[in-house]
Amino acid sequence: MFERTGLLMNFYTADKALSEAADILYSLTGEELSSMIKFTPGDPKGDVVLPCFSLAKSRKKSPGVISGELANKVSFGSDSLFLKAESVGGYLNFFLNYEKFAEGVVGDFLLMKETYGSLSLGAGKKVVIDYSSPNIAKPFSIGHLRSTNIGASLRNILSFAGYEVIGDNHLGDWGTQFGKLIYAYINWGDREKIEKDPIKELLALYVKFHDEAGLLGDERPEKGNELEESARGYFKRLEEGDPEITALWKWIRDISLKDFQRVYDMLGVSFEEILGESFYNDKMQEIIDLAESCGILEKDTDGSELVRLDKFGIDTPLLLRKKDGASLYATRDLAALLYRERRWAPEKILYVVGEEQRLYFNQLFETANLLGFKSKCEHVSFGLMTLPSEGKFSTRKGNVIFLEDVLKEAHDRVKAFLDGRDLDEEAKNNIADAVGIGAVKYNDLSQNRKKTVAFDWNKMLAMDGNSSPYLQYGYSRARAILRKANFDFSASWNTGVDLLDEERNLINKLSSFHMVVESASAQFYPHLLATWLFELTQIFTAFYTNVKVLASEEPYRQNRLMLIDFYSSVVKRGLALLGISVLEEM
RNA sequence: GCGGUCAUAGCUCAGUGGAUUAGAGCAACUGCCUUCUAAGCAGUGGGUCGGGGGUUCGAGUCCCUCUGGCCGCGCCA
Repeated sequence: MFERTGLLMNFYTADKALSEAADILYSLTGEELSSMIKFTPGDPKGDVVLPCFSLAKSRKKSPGVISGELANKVSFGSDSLFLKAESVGGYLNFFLNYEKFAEGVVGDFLLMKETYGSLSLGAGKKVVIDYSSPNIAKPFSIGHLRSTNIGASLRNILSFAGYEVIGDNHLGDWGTQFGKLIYAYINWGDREKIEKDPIKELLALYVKFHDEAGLLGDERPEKGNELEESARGYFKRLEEGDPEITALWKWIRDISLKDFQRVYDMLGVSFEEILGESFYNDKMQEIIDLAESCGILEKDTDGSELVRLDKFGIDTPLLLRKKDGASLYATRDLAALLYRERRWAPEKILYVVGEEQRLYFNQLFETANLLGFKSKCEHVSFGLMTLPSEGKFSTRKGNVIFLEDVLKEAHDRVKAFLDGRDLDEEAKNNIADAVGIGAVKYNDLSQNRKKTVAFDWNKMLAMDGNSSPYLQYGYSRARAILRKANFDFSASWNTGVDLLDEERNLINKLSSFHMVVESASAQFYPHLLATWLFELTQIFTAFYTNVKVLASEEPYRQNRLMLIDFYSSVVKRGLALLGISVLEEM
């Protein structure tokens, strides 16, 4: 399973004494054993444990008897990874032979260096990740942070796990919203003002439209609102290629895109492709035709066309064409799916989109099935970010927090923190960027994506405790030692040297890097990695505090420096997977 | 109304296929900078894991139910 890294796992499967005993007594293979065994660092009863409870049922013996029998049968030689095994109430506890273990884990790092922890899990498999996907002409708000962050991080993690990843920014640059905007621009717009501050002016127009149309209240007005009708009319004209409307659309798209790029640059987020919805305008008829030929397209009495999904337990049909013939979100998504299949034939397509669109994606995926698409699609959902006072953000109402403003605020707060430090301006700005933006990202990525998040300045910009600065600080401290020691990065590990608890803990944790990469990439949960990195750094910091490395004697000194190099390399890589950069000094 | 999702310490959250004594961070309190960066470390207090049933030798974790929050439910994306 872990081909090159994960030596620890290999040791488990390869440990002869244990697998022989398990084979003789219970016909268990090494692989089965290695999947049952668990790491319990810090537990005085053992370093590794094999719970025998699941065996109890199939083997019809009590867990205690099984662990006892195994403990009696197994005897470890001097070359084994384990020293001894003890049976405690259904658990078989193992004590590691740390000399061997450390040699193996560090040896693995020396072999792999900066690729330590990478997997070949996804070798030969392609994954398309659809993330960020902001709407053109609307501000890049704090609400887009989650999709952008989570998606970008999954792109890195999956790539590290061996997948070929295509990050695709599916820009919302098509649809009725443009009809609204064009209506607003024609009636109330001022080109010069827009060129000066595009996003804010366009937002003002967008809000004015909804205000004039009476759409700002919680109650939706009765159907057939005049303004909305004319907005749909403008979109229809856009879709039909009306040159005047198209020129207007293109202008709005270009100036917005430039604005977005600024934010992406600040975030350090990039994509393999930026194919907006408009890209699929000439590819939608094929979807309609396909749906028709599959016999699933139904014409409603008012002329709209839809797919019914009742038999899948979804009583809301999926609309593919409006009554005026214009396309919808779903039409374009299906066209995008077809395009992606043809171009990349991906194993999987991930849609990093808010939880509130669950129903929609269920509809979309069922329809895609009916149309015969092969890719496995998955909605990687996340909870909404809300405002503590007003609840949901609403672009229509104009109560948005610009992501750019949050990032600037983050920068400024760090800068203020650095006040009085003996650093030049450039150094301060570098630190403020890495730490400020890192804090914002980490705050988002360190919790389970499914939870809703209430926007909170202080929490988002936290600088201590479980936060990005804490991790970056750990890295900087580690690097400071290596610098002062003039550490030879090609040095080798001294075997036969006894280890302190602090060193063992660090080795324990570092040995499990690939495991967290695996679970984060399998479940699309960046927070597993974030949490692990925090725990790793806590362990490193304890080591840092208690063990004076520069002052220690050889051969301890060289081994300790090597562990520091190991730690800093892993934390640097781990943070990079979260899209967070490190600093040599802070 | 129907469907989805969440509920763990005062606050914000971890808790990976059930398994040895439920963990962090923040906040509060007590200590620690002449020794590799105090954005740090050590310690103290703080939890009937929303309520109630069930499955199991064993449930924060699985099932049912109730309560509460958030989200969604055809021409928006």
